[in-house]
Amino acid sequence: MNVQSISSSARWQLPIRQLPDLPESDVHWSDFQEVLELLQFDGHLGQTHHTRVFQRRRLKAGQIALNMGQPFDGLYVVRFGALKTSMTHVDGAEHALAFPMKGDLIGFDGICKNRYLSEVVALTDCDLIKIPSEVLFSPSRADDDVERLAFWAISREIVQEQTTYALTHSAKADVRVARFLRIQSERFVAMGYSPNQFKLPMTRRDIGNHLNVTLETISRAFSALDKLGIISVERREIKILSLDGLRNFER
Amino acid sequence: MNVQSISSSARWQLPIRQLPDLPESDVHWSDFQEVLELLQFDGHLGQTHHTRVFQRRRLKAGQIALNMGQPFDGLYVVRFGALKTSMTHVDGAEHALAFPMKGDLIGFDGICKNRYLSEVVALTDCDLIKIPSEVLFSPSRADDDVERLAFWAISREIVQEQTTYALTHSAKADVRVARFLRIQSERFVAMGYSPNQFKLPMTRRDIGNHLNVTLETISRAFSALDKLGIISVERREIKILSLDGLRNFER
DNA sequence: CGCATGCTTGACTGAACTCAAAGTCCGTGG
DNA sequence: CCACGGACTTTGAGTTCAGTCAAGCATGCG
Repeated sequence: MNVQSISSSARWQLPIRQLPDLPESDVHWSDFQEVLELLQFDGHLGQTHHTRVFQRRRLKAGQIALNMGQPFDGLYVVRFGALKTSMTHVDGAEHALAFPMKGDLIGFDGICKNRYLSEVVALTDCDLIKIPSEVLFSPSRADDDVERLAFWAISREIVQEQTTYALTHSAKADVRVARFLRIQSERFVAMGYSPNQFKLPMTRRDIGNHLNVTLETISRAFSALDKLGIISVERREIKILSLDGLRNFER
Repeated sequence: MNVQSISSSARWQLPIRQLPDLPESDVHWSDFQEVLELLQFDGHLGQTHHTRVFQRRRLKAGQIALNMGQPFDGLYVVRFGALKTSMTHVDGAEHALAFPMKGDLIGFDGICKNRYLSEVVALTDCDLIKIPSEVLFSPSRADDDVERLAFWAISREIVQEQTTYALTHSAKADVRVARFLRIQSERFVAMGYSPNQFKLPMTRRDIGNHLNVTLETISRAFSALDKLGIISVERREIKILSLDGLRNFER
């Protein structure tokens, strides 16, 4: 097996898992409208007025948002921060499925079997909005729009998943890295940030586990793209000097 | 780029695409109960009596079920036969996402953007059951159960997708092939067939595009597993001689 | 200040890709 | 019905790319 793919943060996350919940006074709420905006929903809904509010959940960097196998209790929308969803194999090898950020949906793999099938860990401090399963599967007509929204969001996540799935296919390692950076850039744009400069929230090892290459290969690919003048790398701080160069490199 | 990954059947599929629909007399229907059984739905639904029926669609081997980019018009459940869903990149490289068979759902990547994002082609003669988008998004309360069922089935497909996604990660080529065969075996069991003997509906190239290795590597891995006495390969006819041996080989 | 984690780079090795050739199966048309 | 051709498969030989092992530096936290 691949020793390197063992979760880099497994050791120091353990004590943090037992962190107590925040005190009552720190509980905040988000309304339906904010969820719509976060998800950038562009479809059509039945009702015009929504009174439903959703509880938020704040996480510190390194904290586990959802454990693998834990009973399904709802979907979460990222309000801010970055996370990592991953599956750990029996042999300890980790597979990083995605890196959810603002506006992304979390927990949708838990609906089918009524337990979450992947682990979700906060890479930075995070704020999540919880859409509880009671609301999701409510018999009340008032919650139909919530269900429909979730339906739409899940389909969107599937597409996202397929895109990143394709990312790791049929290409040399440095091409995968170039694609990864391009997609990261596009995601930052979608969140309203700069496409040309951003800070990666994940380690080289995480990226490697995501693209199915080793962390050394990621590092070398970054250095190579830097030498070509396409990007500038300073630890996790990435500047894209030529987006066209990056795109050309992808084939 | 990888010339080998160009769809092997691209040439002779073209004329078949224009096949006319079957005559009216050949149109058949399936009721809600049959769909439930095919999907092996084990959740809870509100209503007890369903009158909704769904039109079937028959395909010949090689025919395209759904084109990439085509407007979304519904979900499909496989009644019998085997298909391949794939995405073709700009450079002509094909990525085989999945091989849907009896009881699997097709077309769920089309909901988000209202057009299908992958191509689906029949590998054998097929029979599909169509759940039209009108029913899926019907404002009628009578169709709530259809929507709920689709919701559940999509979540199941996500899990399936993540499983096969993990399949291609962090393992040597022959281990991937062993995993692939084990999963195929399990799927045949779920469909009520033998776990130890089955005929693969797809080519070596298709498997390669799915596992992200070349067709030669697939062929060599099959030969290696055959030599080890774990399986017996005769073209597409697979006999699993030792399921334990196959499992042990996976690590 | 010290240590753990993360990152970079180099040298070597091995697994998978590429190219090539030959055999097998199957559908089609004569 | 049989012959042909194309697609599919197998196997071999050489090459390349990424993994492995190792060493050293940077960073940030306690």
